[in-house]
Amino acid sequence: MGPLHESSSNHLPAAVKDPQLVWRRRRQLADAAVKLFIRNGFHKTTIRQIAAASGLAIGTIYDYIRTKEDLLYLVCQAIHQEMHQRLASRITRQGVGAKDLETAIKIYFSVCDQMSDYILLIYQETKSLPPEHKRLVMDHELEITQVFSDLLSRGVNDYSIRPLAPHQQQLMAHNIMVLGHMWAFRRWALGRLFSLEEYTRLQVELIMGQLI
Amino acid sequence: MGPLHESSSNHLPAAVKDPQLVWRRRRQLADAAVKLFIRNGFHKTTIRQIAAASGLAIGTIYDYIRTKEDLLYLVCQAIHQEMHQRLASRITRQGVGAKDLETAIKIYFSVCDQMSDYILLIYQETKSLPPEHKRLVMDHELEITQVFSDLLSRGVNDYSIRPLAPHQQQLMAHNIMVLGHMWAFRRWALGRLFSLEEYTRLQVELIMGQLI
DNA sequence: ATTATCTATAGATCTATAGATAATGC
DNA sequence: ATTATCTATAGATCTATAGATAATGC
Repeated sequence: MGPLHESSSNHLPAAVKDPQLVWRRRRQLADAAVKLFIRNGFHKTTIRQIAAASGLAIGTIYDYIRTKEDLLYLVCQAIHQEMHQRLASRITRQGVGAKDLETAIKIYFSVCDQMSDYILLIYQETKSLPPEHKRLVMDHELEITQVFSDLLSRGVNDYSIRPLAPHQQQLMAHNIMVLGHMWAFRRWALGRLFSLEEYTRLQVELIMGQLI
Repeated sequence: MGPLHESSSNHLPAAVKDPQLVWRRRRQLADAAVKLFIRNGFHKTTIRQIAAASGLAIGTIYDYIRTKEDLLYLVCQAIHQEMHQRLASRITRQGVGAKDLETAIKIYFSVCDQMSDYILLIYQETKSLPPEHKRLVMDHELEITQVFSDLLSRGVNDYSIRPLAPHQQQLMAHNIMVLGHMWAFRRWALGRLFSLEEYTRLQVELIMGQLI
């Protein structure tokens, strides 16, 4: 087909015109690719395998992406989006700040548990993205971190959380993020010591202890 | 040359007999490989590049390893060894438990700072090791974690740290490990907020607050 | 005519090995 | 004779593209 045009979504050019079709095919590709990337890693996964798993021909794939790295970016994007959505859709912002934060952490840890393979993939393969796309993935990571930062603000404002300097607040938000990821990337050790419930209870206890 | 014999060190067979030579050449290979792996990633680094950087011919390399993955294992081993040694050689076990732990954490964070490229490499490429070697890398990770677990024990025994259930103690040790790594793998965000010194001060404050 | 899809393959690698060569010690 | 090292390459891939084919709408 013709050259790729800087038209459409996902920060990626496509040769196909119909935006809805682009969207559908890219989801189809990402769904097939993510499974293969998780099982075999990005570099050991071939375009042929992705073609077979997605049901699209090799040539067709290259009407929707320019390079294999573009496909990795689609996958990272989909993971962060799913992660963000599962978190945002389940947290509450009604009650006492400290309590809402505690609930949010519990929900977040359970999402990390369910999505641990995906989290691992992000940790392992983000480095293979071209710089601009790596940057966009980091931006999305910060957006999720901001969810916790906002909850901390609310708690400080309604006095259910002790006063925090802006730096302290940001650090706490990052710590919460990483303690969730930790359950994913250190499961080989933590899984022998704790169930998800025990892990969550202990970590929430430690975190809330720092905030009250 | 002939086949490889299950003789020597590093859990890896070599075709060369002289154990001292094996040791020297493998160090030479690991030193060359680690730089390339950090810069270009494991999969994008070729044996040819490692040959050029190490000064050994391609054929010679294969008298010291069986596969490229063996080389990755040598690199991971060297990193953990360096890490463990830098930590163990600088911590003290003389004074009050809580104070020794605090000092150890500060030393550990500074080692994480100096070795962040190496820590990142372990996070990103351990997955490419064959299962037995992956297991050995995890074992070494646990050995370092044990350093903190031991320091916690000492502090609990001399009453400078509050009583901790065994599970709590192990979790704290893992948390300390991960908060150090976090400075490496989240530097892109944390480095904009904190210097290493500020980061260390705030995290030590939070951790010690949980222990007293 | 235009859009989307497919088949076939060019062109570029890359790992690991075979077998020759050089160096060392009996 | 044995040990260590080197050169040259077999054999196996893999990504991305060129150009043909099928489907859709004027």
